[in-house]
Parts: sequence; C-alpha cells; structure tokens
Amino acid sequence: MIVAQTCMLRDLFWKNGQCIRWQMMKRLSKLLYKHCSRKRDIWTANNLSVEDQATPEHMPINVFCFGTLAQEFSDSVEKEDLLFLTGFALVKSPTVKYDKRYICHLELFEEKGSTVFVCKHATAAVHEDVTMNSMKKGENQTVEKNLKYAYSKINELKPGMLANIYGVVTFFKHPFLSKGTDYCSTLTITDQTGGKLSCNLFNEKQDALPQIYKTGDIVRFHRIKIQQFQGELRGITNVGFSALTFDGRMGSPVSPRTSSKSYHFSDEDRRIVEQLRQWTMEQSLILEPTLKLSEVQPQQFFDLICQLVAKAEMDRSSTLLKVWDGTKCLYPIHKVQVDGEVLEGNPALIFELQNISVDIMAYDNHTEVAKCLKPGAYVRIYNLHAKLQASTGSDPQSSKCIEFYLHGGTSYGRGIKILPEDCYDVKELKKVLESAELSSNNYLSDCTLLGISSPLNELADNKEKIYTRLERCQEESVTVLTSHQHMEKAPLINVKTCKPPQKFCIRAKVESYEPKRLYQCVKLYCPTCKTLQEVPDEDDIAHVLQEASKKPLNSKLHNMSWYNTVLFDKKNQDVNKIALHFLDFEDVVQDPEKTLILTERVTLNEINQLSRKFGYIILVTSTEEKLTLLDLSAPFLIQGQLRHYGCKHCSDVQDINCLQQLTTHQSWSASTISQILGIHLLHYVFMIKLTLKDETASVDAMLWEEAEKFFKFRAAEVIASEVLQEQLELTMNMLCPKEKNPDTHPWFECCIKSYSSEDQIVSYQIFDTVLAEKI
DNA sequence: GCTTAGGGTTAG
Repeated sequence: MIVAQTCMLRDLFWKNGQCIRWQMMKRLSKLLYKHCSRKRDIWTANNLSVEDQATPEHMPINVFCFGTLAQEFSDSVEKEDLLFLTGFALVKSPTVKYDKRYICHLELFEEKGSTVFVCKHATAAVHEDVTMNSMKKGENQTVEKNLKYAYSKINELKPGMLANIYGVVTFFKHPFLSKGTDYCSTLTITDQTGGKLSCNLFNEKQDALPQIYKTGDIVRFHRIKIQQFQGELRGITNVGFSALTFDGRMGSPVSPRTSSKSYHFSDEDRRIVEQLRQWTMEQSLILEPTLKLSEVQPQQFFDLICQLVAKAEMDRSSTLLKVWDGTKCLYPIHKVQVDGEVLEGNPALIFELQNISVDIMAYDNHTEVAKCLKPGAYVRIYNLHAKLQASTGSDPQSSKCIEFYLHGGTSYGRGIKILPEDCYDVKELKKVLESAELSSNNYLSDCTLLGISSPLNELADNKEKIYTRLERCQEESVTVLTSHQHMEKAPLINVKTCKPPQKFCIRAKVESYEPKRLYQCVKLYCPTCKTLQEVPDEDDIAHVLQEASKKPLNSKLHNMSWYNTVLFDKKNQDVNKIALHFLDFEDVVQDPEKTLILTERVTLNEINQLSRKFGYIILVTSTEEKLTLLDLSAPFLIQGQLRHYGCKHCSDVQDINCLQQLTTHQSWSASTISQILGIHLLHYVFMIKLTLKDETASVDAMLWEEAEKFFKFRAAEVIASEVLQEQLELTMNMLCPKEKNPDTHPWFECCIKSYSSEDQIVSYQIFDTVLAEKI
C-alpha cells in the first residue's frame, strides 16, 4: 500500500456514513485536454475516471488531483489499483453531456487536506471487509498485510459480476487476430462445482493472452466480467483483467505462466491449483488428446508433440512440415513429393530420419506460423488429422496410406505452438528421441555392414545426438536482446499492421541499409531543438578557417589579464602570423594536455598538430575590441581528435571574456566550456536505416537512440578513429553482406518499437538489442 | 474509440 500523504486509516473521511470505494478504470485519461481550462493545468491536474462497483449501473466518475498531489499520485498509481479518496470537494461536472459519467466530479487539493490512498492489486470485495474492520477498530495497519483475493466458484457466477475465478481448461483456441483490433482467445473452463464457463479473451498483444498449452491446464482469472449470452454465462476480458496459467499435471511445479509484470501468489493459490489438479485427475476429466506417431490410427484427430526436421513452402496456402517424435507410425505414410531445393533443413539429417519422420501439410491460416518455424524447433501441433488416403491402385486395401493434415481454421483448437525447450513435454520428447537414435544408429551400422554407400557413415560416428544437431539448425542471431527475451517473435507483418505505439521482438534479415557511405551514418543532433545535421566535412571547415584568417590580428587584444599570447610566424610569410592565447600559462609546460588555448588564423592542418599537444583548443578571431568565436559552421572547441560543434538555432553565444570564470584546468570540460559560452553542444549520433525483411513483410527500422549501445562504441569516436570506421564497415558487411542473396544473410533478432510522428508517419526504431559478443 | 467472438473439424 502506498500512502500518498501520511494519514491514518481511522482519519478517513466519511460521507453520508459511507466510505467511498473506487476501482480505477483508466489511467490518466487522455481526456485531460478537454477537462482542463488552461493548457498549463495539464501539468498540475491529473484526471482519472473511476468506477464505483457498488452502484448497479457502474457509473464512472471523474476525479481531479491538483498540484503536488497530482504528481505524487501519477507516480504511484497503476491501472487496477484500489483507491480511497478523502477530503475532496464534490463539484458539478461540466462534461456530463459528452462523457456520460456521474453528474459530479471530485476535486482533490493537498493544501485543502485531500488524501489519496492507493492500494495495489486488490479486489473490492475483500477490501471492503478489511477496510471496514480496520476503521472500526481504528487500527493503523496497512491493508496489504491482510490482502486476500476472493475466488468465486463457477456455478455461483451471476451476470454483471466482476469475478476472480480458478478453472481447468477443457477447451481452448490459440490466440488469433479478430476482425476488430485485438487478438482473441476462446476457452472453456470448469471447476469442482461442475459449472462451465466459456470465455472470450481479447488483447491487442498476443502474448498478453493466457499461455495455454493443452486442455487440463489450470487458469486463474482476475476481474473477468460475467455476461449473459444466448441464455448462458460468458466470461469476457474487462479493464484490469489478468491471468495466470499453470500446468495441470499432478506433481509438476506450480509455476505460473503470465505476461503480468507482477502478480499476487500465495500458499492459498498453490493449494487451489493442487486441489484442481487432484480433482481433474480423479474425474478423468481430460482425455489426453496427445498421441505418439506409433499410436495413431487412421481417421483420428490428435495432438502431436514433435521436432521439426525440415519444411517447405508448397504454395500460398500450404506448407510442408517434416517432423519426428522418435516413434514409428504403424501404417504406411504418404510422402509428399517436394523438390530438394525448396526443402529447408539439413539434407543429411533429412536422409537419416527418412524412415521415422512424417510429412504434414499445414494449410491456410497455419502456413503463417509454419513458415516461421525453424528446423530443430519443438512444436505441438493441435488437432492433426490422420486422413486415410483415397485408394488409387488396383488393390484398394494395400495402397491405402495415411496423410497428415493440419486443416485450415481454428475449430477444435487447431494450430501450431512452438514449445519452449525447458518445458515438460519437450524434456519427455527428448528422452524418446534419444532412445530412437540408438535404433537408428543400429540401422546405420546394418547399412555399413551391407556395404551400402551412404553419406551417413561419417555421421554415424558422430556422438552428437540427432536432435541437438537439428536444434543447431535454428541458426543463432548475430544480435542479442538485452531484455524481453521471453517474448514471442512477431512476424513483420504484425509490426506493420499493428497501430503504433507498439513494441515487438522480431527475427529477420537485414536486406539493405542506408547510408551506404558509412561516415554519413554519424550525424550531429541537437537535444534541445531535436534537429539533425550532417557532420561538416574537412572542406567546409577549411573554408570557414580560411575566411577567418583573412582578418588581421589585433595586438590590443594580446596578453590580457586572463591569458598570455604567443605569436608564431607562418612558414615563409613574415607578415602572416598566427596567435595562440594560453589560459593558465604556468601549467603549459607541465601539463600541456590539460591546457586550454584560443587560436587565431590557424589552418585545419595546424589545428590537427596543435590538438595533439594541447587539451582544449577554442577557435577565435579578432574584432576591433574583442576576440570572438568563429561561425558555428566550424567546430568551436577541439578536444584531441574530437571536434565539438554548437547548435546554430539554440546557442546564444556569450562574450569570450566569460572564459575568465574558468580558473583552473579542473573545471575544463566540453560541457562547462560550452555552457559558459552559451553554446548548446551538438551530440554525435548514429543514424542508420536498416531494411529488415522476413517471410511476411519488410520494415525500415532506425538504429538511432540506442545505436551506441548496439555497436558498443560511440559515434563521436567513429568520426575520429579509422580503426572504428573499419570495424563499423566490417560489422555492417557482416549484417548485410554485399552482393549476396538476402536469404543467406544472418538472422537479425531485435526489439523494435513503432511510433507515429506529428504528421502521422509511422516510424520504427530498434531498442534493447546489442551485437553478439562472438562476432 | 471501443469492437472483436460467441468452440463443435477439411473436404487439400
């Protein structure tokens, strides 16, 4: 529990004898603009709408927090939190007409004694008891200590309820894209009461829907809305819905699968899950829909847990999957004729497993997922059909064989799911695959004995297991995600079609990149006005210096109180001198690398020489009465090999005499110097456009804000270092080899976010991704 | 701004 302002529970304000209990519906509503009379109010007022669950019509009310309370509140509150509001003013709402909310709104000011209590992860039902009791007793205790969720039994559900329930999944469909904006998952659950509840779960993110692997899994739903539909009750996602999924097998770890960042899970929850498991087993509720290939009978529909050996795109609506599960089908199996070139997979392994693998045709909506699979992946195929082939030959009995189809559509939960390697089913599968390999090796030795020439003699000696050799086919990416590794990889078509802003993890190839001339990848960026510009080239700088050196030196400005001046003759030109003005002259000999000098009439070449010796060089020119900086087209400060530029739009250049403030070299740095001179420093940044492509689409993604983290070196260093320039070139050539078919490029996994600019153009940027160490 | 789906086999 977070208390926005210290206050004891017994001090809670009571109105008409009732404590006001609100469930927050929306976080900092976007209606803010509409509600605030002046634009600057936005920064001081937070608006949210809350729903009083006690009112039958679920009428939301607007609440405004002002001043410091607004800030504290917005920092601590999240969707679904339970709020206690005290000391508020009840004001007639001017927005009733269009927001259709409660006729009054609440206004809270800290200075007027308003208080907001924010309670995390609570349910209203339980909260009421806890709060009321606490208040009656006048105890100053936190609510969290007593926080407990109340779960409804399925047969006790009533329309209109916002329920917390546990249940065993008896049916489910994988998340699929609905005709609306969200992904949809349909499932049915039951519990010890025998009641059944079908649910329609929606979320714009596929990963946010419950991760159900099989019927028999156990789910926990919080805040699911119960509705009536065609005479039956339905559960539907509502604001604040959250879900946990558990394996339904007795004895397996009670560890929830969820996309929630935080969730409440107690011993009581563990007990409920274990009781449901026990009950499911006793009832023989779930008929195991999974079969081994050796158990398959013709005409059956079943689930298959297997490893992908190879795949081939047959046409637009069908993909061939060659899989094995370590057992051999007892019936003759139809082999799909496919050109070896289209077949993606290791030819040696395909050959090695030819007698034990089966061909599956995945149709229509399943081709999308099938195409994304990599040989070596472990998958569960739901509702696979072992269809008996129509007889063709003269002897109908003998020619019949089984064809495996994953038909189009989603009925009966039909689909494909990639299984994580550490899941129970995969561990079990590996055991079977391992024992199957022994016999397949026996088969190989027979071949050798019989003198049959085979490319596998060599492989037979290889101790490495076939399934791990297959796993290796899932080529590694040249990049590493620094977080979100658990997120499912989204096809690029999703990235393109989902409304921004969104975040995704993707796996693709770099088809091309821009700019091709890599030195142009580094730009100058002004964090103040957010503009980008090219780094001036040597010619541009030389030109500015040349113009400046046309101005004569002014001896009146030499040897002032805060600098000492030394004049040098230019080569063979007596009249053409350059001037160096030294700050902190005593230190020059001792610590030249810490010295700050102002230079006049120098050439680029001379600057390069001077910068090797002196720490900081500021380029100046003389006027009649003072030294001034050069045009900001040139760098105003040189620090070793680094050239610092100022923003022409944002800088308000100050008199050079301000530099007197710099008393010791301890205070010299690019940022302090630029600050004193009123210059807004431009930052060196990478700006590279990568065209990423997978089977579904191509997307132009910028490598920008996190590019330095990605490459693990700084943009400013690249400008100054030929070694790094070379390294950058090598890296880009590795990501996207020139003159090669993009399909042969390495895999590029990254996190990508979409956002739209003011002019509604959607852009994509790479984040939380770095180059892999080994490359 | 706020619906979407609302289980019940393809027909290759």
